Amino acid sequence: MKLTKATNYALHTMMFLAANPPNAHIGVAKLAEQQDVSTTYLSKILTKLVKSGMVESVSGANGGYKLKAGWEKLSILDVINAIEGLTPIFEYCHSHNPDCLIQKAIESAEAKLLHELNQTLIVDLANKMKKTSI
Amino acid sequence: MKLTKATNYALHTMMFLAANPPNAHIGVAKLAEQQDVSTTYLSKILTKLVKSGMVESVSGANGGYKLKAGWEKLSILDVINAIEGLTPIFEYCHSHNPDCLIQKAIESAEAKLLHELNQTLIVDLANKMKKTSI
DNA sequence: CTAATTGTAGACTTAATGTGTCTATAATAT
DNA sequence: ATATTATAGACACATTAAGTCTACAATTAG
Repeated sequence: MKLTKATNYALHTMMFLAANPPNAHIGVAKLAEQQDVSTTYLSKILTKLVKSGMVESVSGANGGYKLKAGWEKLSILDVINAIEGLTPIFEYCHSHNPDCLIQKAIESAEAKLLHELNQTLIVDLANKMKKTSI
Repeated sequence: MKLTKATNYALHTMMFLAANPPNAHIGVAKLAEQQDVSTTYLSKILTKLVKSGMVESVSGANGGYKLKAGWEKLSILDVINAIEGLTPIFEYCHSHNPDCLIQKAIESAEAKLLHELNQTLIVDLANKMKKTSI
């Protein structure tokens, strides 16, 4: 697990899409403006979300992005993995000694982290946000 | 929390020192050889361990490093923090919105990770390793 | 059909940082 | 004194995140 600014943009983008009326498309220009990031950079991130099957895109006038059916099951971890890929936080022992106890201890702790992030659903956060702000 | 190769070297160094007879000093040359890393680079890491109060150093012939009294209470997290400092894995919202729910969810998950790493003591791993290898 | 709108793709640049080297200096034992 | 060992800091290299730019494909409006 790894976290970069790109994932931050991705997570907030998912929130904005979840807050939008379903079946309404929203363009990258608006999404970028809300997050104070360039449209070109956010485009690359959105394309990853599309390719991972979480978001749908439509070209042309009045096109844009919307969440794909079934998105209510998506967790924070799903979004992170879509952007960053599956990268362990600690991977320096594998070549030297695959049974390294340090490695195992850290992997076990990381598993707890992943479990937590996988239980936090986008839809739950989005619902909470409706009562406050993003 | 962040993890780099430097922390990997630090953790393994702590293990080697723990495996050594107490009150015996071991030089950076030997520690570096065991981990296949340069002495100069490992020196910098050892200096951080000394400054954080986990390790003692003695200059001169037959000098070297040994664990400082009380080391049995040290956890994996203590070593990580000594090398990396206290760095949250996610810190992109603070300026924009300190109440960001995404931020809070990730911080909460990270807390679980830190708790686990703080409960894993160096001495426990070292004892286990005596029965296997490092 | 044409033109405007919107997403996709990829090369490229820049900035930050982890990793490591090199040299000089300080401290200690023989 | 001299050899040994740790400390300090400047320096260089490699990787990668972050962001820009340009060209192209897809779709809608008129």
